[in-house]
Amino acid sequence: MDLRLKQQATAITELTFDLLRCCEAKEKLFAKDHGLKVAEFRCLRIVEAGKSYSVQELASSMHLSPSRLTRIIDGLFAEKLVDRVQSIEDRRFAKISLTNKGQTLVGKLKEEYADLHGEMLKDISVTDRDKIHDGISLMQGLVSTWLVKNA
Amino acid sequence: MDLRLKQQATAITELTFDLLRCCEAKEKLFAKDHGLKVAEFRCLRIVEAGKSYSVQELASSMHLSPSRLTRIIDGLFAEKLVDRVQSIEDRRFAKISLTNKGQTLVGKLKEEYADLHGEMLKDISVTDRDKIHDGISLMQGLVSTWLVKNA
DNA sequence: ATGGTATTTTTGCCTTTAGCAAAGAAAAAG
DNA sequence: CTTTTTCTTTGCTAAAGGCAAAAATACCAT
Repeated sequence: MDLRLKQQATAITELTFDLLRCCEAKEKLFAKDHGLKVAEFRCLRIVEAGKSYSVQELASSMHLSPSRLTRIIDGLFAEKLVDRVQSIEDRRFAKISLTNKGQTLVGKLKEEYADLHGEMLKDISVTDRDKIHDGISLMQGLVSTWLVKNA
Repeated sequence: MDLRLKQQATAITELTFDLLRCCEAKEKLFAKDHGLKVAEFRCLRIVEAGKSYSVQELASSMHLSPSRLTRIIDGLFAEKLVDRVQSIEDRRFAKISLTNKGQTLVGKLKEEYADLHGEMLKDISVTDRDKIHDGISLMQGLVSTWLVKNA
């Protein structure tokens, strides 16, 4: 095995690990500040206004089990942030979508979460921001592909 | 607020979010394959052979509470992967260090976890690997700094 | 010395996160 | 019209994690 690859892999392993810990802490703080459980925030973050989703769709895009999603949706439903209706075409499917209240909240959430990142990024150069974007984008693609093959 | 910054922040927010989900799934798989709980793997991953750590040190570098660390260490201790002795200079402190068995395991763990990343990285160019390295390194620094100020 | 305060870790208790396996409900296949 | 498959939910359990109080020790005053 290529020595250079090994060195790079080791360094990236370490960095990714540290980044992960920090980002989890960041998410936890943000969710708490907005009165949400982390799982709820993560779920709301991926649903777009106007669209509707099956439990499965949400589960797989969050890398969680369907049963876990049922509970998360229970919570959001109880807070009237999402609607849950049976699909008419195939009544096995649930159609999960944002309520008006949910849409308002999600809009605010996305806005403020992006602002939080804007705050972190504001003192570095546009070039460095692009480096972050490109690096993370590449890595995300790799891990995502790896997961599909190995999970 | 700068429009360019806002766009970049939004994109990076999204990418980081996705990367986080994927990396968590990756860690979970890896830990499971090695018969470890995720928390145990995460803890072992940061202790170096020969060094000793207080509960606090481990807690803060893992962004967890000391009480949580006590439990994680309980588990590792039960499996004879770490030693836990009272510090002689200040007997309030615990000194956590790897046993021989622990050192062997951690060595293997680090090696294999780096190999896993090597596997992901092997088909892209050296330049792209450097981009990943630099991007994640920058981001890690930013989030880390942000956390210190805001937590 | 000794009583009070601060620090470090542990313990008890609770919440949150998560999955598995079985049950329910509906569609599709035979 | 039964059997099989698919999607979601429910019951149960485990893992992850924090808070507050307790326990043990160190550090200070006086």
